[in-house]
Amino acid sequence: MDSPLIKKMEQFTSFSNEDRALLNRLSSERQKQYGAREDIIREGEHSPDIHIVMTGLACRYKHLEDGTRQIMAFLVPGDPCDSEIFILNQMDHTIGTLTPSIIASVSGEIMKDLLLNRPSIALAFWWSTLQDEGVLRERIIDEGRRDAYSRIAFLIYEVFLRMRAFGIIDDQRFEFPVTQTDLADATGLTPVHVNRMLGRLRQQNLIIIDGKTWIVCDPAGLRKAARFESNYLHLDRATDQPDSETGRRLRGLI
Amino acid sequence: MDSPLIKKMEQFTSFSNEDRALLNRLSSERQKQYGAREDIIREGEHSPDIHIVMTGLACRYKHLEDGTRQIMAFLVPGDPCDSEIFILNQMDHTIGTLTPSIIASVSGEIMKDLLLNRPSIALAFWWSTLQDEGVLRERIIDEGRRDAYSRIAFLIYEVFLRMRAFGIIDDQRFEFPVTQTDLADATGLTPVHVNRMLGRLRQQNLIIIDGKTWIVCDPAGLRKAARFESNYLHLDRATDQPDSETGRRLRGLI
DNA sequence: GGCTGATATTAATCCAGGTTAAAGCGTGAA
DNA sequence: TTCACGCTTTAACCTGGATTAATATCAGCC
Repeated sequence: MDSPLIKKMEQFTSFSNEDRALLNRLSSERQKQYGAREDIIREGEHSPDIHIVMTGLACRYKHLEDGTRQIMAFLVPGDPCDSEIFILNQMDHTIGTLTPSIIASVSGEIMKDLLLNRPSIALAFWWSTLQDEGVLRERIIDEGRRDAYSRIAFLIYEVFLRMRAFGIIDDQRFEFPVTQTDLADATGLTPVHVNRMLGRLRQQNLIIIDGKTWIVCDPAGLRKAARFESNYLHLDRATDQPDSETGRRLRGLI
Repeated sequence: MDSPLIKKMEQFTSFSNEDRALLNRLSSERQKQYGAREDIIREGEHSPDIHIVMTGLACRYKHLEDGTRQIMAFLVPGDPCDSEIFILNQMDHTIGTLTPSIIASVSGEIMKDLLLNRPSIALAFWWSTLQDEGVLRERIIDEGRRDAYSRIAFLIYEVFLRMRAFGIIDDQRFEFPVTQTDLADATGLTPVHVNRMLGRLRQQNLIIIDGKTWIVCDPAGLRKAARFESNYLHLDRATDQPDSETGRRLRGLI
């Protein structure tokens, strides 16, 4: 069974058996179970290891002086949390779990060595980093130009899509155990207004929220509400290949 | 005379003479003069080359369906515009100049080769990419949690700092020939409101705008208005070294 | 069962920033 | 010198989302 890391990276590339075995071994050697809402690495800290989400849901966030919190990205299985740490001296934000999660640790020294000496692994991490950048840029547009309604719709659609791309889900139903306060922290809105917008999305029959289970009943409608355009995810290599797994999973969604 | 690219990268690392000569040669071989407000590479396009700003001022932006524009980052001399292009198939945003600029082209194939085979160059580009990511994350916080006044102050302070770090300027005066509409596109505000906020910053004697020349008369005050924290720029390696050029230039500012 | 604390919902009020429009100002072309 | 065009400034008014607060719902626990 391949590690989530490999499943993620293979959206973009394909590894030799040797690389695959290496990455599988590295990401399974040291794993740790975290509870919900625990920090994995904090702003200002350095770590000799990099961390990768294996199961669960985590996020990048920052606490501001005024007590508010900004969630900058959600991390799903396969996502590296802090591949910057082997280069930069310290984290400029915190990584924390939202739900109980299993997180793998890989030595930064080993990572660095792989990135400098294993071209196909280096390329995969470059792609992942550049995709992250694309997601960040899209979020800037999101906050700068979309209204609250589209913003919430966008966030839900993006998480839905990434879970589909990764193969965590195969239909329209997924576990997304976040509070409305979390969504507010991620969108820059207030919890009260998030609630109003979720109400509207439900009223339009775009989504159903049943506790921690979310259902996107009308993906096309949600996508429209979100004003979603997909090229920033750079999944084209995956979806262009007619026989690709990821392509099949995302058919009609991007 | 070192290429701006090297000056930028040496904020983080130091190159061997051989690497330095190589980068100098590559970035001087093919240069092109652009006028103000010309596109260098557009969303959706692919290019065999990557581009680097040598002089002038450029930005990353995206035009949205509704006719608005979002500027996602300003690019100053030394900044690579599109190091993603040698990995990703197409740009997910446009790069364009704001002022007349000289842009260098470097073959993507050569870049790729350097990144996979020259560790110190690869590390420098990793650092640059990760710094860009930090800047993007900071902008998300900016838009999510700062009010219009801080946002404008922040933008000005960041550009000021990057120009100082790079050595384009040595005092408080810099050329920043953008219109208030550009600033609105960069902050997600309206031009009218940008104007109001600039008025306030002037009233507080934090800045003076004299045509295309901007003067930060009170860096500490502007920094405070911006609620600026600097760790996301990851200039610590540069500023920690007591004899560093960059350190000297940024003394008291970060 | 009833108690407690966290979350979701709803409503009433307020304000930062948007919208629209009109008036200044500067520069360069004719 | 005048005109035209693009940018800046100011003012009047409006609205999306914030704020505050009260109420409802639910899960875990005694």
